[in-house]
Amino acid sequence: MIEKSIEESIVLSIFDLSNQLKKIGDEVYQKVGLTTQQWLILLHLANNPNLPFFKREEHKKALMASELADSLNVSRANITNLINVLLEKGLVQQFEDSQDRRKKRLSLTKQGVALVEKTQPSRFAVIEYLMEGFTKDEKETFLRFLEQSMNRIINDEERIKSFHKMLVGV
Amino acid sequence: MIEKSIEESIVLSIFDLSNQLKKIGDEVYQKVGLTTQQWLILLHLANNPNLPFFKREEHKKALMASELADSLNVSRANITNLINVLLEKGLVQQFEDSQDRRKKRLSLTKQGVALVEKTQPSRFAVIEYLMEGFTKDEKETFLRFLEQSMNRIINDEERIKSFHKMLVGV
DNA sequence: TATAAATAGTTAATTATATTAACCATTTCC
DNA sequence: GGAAATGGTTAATATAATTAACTATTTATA
Repeated sequence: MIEKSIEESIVLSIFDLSNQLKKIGDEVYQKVGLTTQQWLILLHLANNPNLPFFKREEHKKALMASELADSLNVSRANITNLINVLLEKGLVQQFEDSQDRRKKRLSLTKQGVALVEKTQPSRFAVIEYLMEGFTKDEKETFLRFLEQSMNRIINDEERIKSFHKMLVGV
Repeated sequence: MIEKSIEESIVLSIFDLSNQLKKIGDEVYQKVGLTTQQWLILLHLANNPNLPFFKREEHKKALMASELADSLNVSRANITNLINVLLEKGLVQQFEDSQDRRKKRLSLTKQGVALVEKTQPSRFAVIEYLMEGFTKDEKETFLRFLEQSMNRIINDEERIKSFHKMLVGV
C-alpha cells in the first residue's frame, strides 16, 4: 500500500493538468492549423514575459532556432520543422544575423503579431477562470514553488537522476 | 507587448515543469525498458492514492484498460499496446471479470509489486527535494489550486473551448 | 423477448511528433 | 592555421499516438 502524500499528489496533478491543457490547446489551435508547440513558439517570438525562458535569462536580440530548442527542450531539427510550418503560413519571418552568419534570427510577421494579439483576451480569460478564487499571495507562492522545482531540476539534474541509481539492473 | 501576468506565468511554468519531469522520467525508466506512461499504469495498478484518478472516483475492483484510458486521457487502443509490454515483462497480469465477460481486470504481479516498492523511496526523495522549503499549508493550497483547475477543465470543457470561438476563420 | 445500442478489448493502418546522424557553413579557441 | 564548437538543415528512422473496423458481450428498449 502506497501512503498518501501531498507532495506526490501535487506532482501527479501537475502532470495531469499539463496533459489536459495540452489536449485543449491542440484542439483549439488546430483550427488555425497549429499545434500547441507551434503556438508556444509564437509566444516566444512575441516576447511573452510570462514564459519561464525569459525569466531565466534576458534576451535583447531576436531569438534563433537553437534558443527555442533549449526552451522547449527538444532537438534543433524538430524546431526547424515546426518553424517551417510557421514560415509557410506567413506568421514568422527569418533573417540572417549581421554579426554571425551562422545564425538566423526569427520574428513574427504582421500577421503573426495580429494572431497573437487577437487571441490574447481569450487565453487570459481561460487562465483567469482556472485559478479564480485564489489570492494574489497564494498565486505568488505557487509560482515560486514552480520556479524552485524547475531550478532544481535544471541545476541538479544529475543529482535527481542519481536518486534512481537503484533502478539499474532490476 | 504582452503584459506580465502571474496567472499566465503559472500555467506556462506548469507546462514547462511537467515536460521536464516527463523527460527525466523517460530517461530513468528507460533503464527498465519502460516509458513514463507505462510507469503511470503501474502506479494505477498499485492503487496509488495520490493519483488524481483515485481522488475523482473510488474504485473497489481491479482496474480495466478502459479506465486507464480515461485516466491517462488516451485511446483504448493505445492502452492495449502499453499493457502488452507490461504483460511481456511479467509486471502485470490480466484476468477476466466473472460478472461481465467483456471486461479484463488488471493487477500487478509479484514482480510488479516488487518493482514499485523498490523504487518508492527514490521517487519520494526526488519529489520531497523539489518542494523542500514550503510549508504544509502552502502545499495544501497548491493542491487545491491544481484540483480546482482540473475540475473546471473537466466539467466546463466546452465553456473553455468556447472562449476561443474567435479563432475560427483566422 | 428480439433487436438495437452501448461497452470492452483488439488489430491493422495511419498520422503526428519527435529523434539521431550526417553534413555544410561559419565562428571561436588555442 | 587547424581543431573544436555552434547553428541550421536534411534524410532516415523511431515512438507514441490515433482512427476505423471488427468481435464478443451486455444492457436497454420497444
